[in-house]
Amino acid sequence: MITLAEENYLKAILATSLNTDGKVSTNAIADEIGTSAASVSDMLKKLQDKRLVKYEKYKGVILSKRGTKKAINILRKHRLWETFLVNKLAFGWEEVHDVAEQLEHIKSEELVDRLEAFLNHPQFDPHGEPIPTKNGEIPKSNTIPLNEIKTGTKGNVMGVTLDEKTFLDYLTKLNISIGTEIEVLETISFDQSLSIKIENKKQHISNDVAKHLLIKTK
Amino acid sequence: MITLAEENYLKAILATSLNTDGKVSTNAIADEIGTSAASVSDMLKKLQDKRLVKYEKYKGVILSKRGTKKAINILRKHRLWETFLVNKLAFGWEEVHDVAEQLEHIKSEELVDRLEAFLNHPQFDPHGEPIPTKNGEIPKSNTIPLNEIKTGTKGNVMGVTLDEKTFLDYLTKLNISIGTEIEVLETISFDQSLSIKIENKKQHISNDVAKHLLIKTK
DNA sequence: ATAAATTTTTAGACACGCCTAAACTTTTAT
DNA sequence: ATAAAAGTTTAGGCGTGTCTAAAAATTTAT
Repeated sequence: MITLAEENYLKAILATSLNTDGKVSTNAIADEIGTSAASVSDMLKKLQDKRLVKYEKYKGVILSKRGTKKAINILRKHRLWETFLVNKLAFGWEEVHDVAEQLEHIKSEELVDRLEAFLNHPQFDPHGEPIPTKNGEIPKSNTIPLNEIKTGTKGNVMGVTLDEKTFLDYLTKLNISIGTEIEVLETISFDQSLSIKIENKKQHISNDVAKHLLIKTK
Repeated sequence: MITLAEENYLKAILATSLNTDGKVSTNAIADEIGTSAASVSDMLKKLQDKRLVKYEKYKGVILSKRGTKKAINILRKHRLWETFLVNKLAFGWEEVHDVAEQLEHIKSEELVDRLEAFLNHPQFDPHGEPIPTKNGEIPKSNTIPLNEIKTGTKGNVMGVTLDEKTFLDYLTKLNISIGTEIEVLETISFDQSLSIKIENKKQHISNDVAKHLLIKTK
């Protein structure tokens, strides 16, 4: 049996490895989870014993095949629940993260299957992030981060890659949501910040914001 | 903060006290939860410290006002989730208990409120049991257990008071579900078992089964 | 190449929730 | 009324997951 804490570690390792690619460091996991490096070390040994990760002391960790499968399944549940909360219970996209974080640990394959059907097999969650399928495939979406598109081009926001209330609240303030059309007017070479146009209004955002916005150009 | 184990104890104390009325014994709780009497003793001390129960060594325990409120709220969540699972996800009434037992511990008042609205403020769950309101009132239903109605009278099953798969499966086999009309033909004084008629078919059930069937007579 | 800084692991401790075995209360029976 | 039975609590221990402080390994800088 896999415990709640273990599930959270697997999820954190997956999330971190998606950002960095390759082996994940103890500190990176500690940051992601909000715990001490010592606790992470302890847990990595346990996950190793259960063959959920491949771990070498001082060398970092990666998910095993089994671990990846488990982690992706948790992600799948998280995103299905977020979709339920927004589409069926009318929560705002900035409100659902914490509750989904609890719901993702409910154990019942039947439940997840039925929930998915009830939601009409969505491919993307309310933040535009792909919902892994039952067999662990992650839908691709042909999008690129806003900070990587050419100056002068237009595109639509298809998703965000950060699920944090402060970030999503800021987007709302900027009038950005899924579907919003954005044109990149200028990139400031000093700090890579961007001048953009939304509904004929010029605005200015940092590179840090831009890199979490997924754009589909026309 | 109240832990998951504590919530389960409160629920168990409430359930036990509804059956027996008055103080609840350590063993009764141990049976309900499926743990040892020693563990119950430990936990009762902790619940006492948190003012969730009134407990005297060797004398039994009752829920405090705060404890009652918490326990009823868990029951409310359990029954709302069961309603969701049956009405929205098309689970059978005998399949939902275990999953609801997990879902009842999700912490979010907002979620419960919205779920209730989404389900159209149901008063009874799929087993006919009353769903406590937000302020802790438990709807009454004007029903009596089948083993207490007079021989020769007819009535309809409005609910069951036992949420166990084996019991519910047996009812299905007997062709009993919510709404079913039952006539009591005879009560055997030896063992209090009952001859009943359902859809013109004579059947025989034990008193133990009859007492868990809530009937509304015409 | 070696010292300093950073990262990671180990050691020891603690709260939680559970267990068994033994001791203690209360209830029941003679 | 007292002994036996039943019920309950205490004592001591265990696994999980966390922490801080100290030790060890690795990386970075001079």
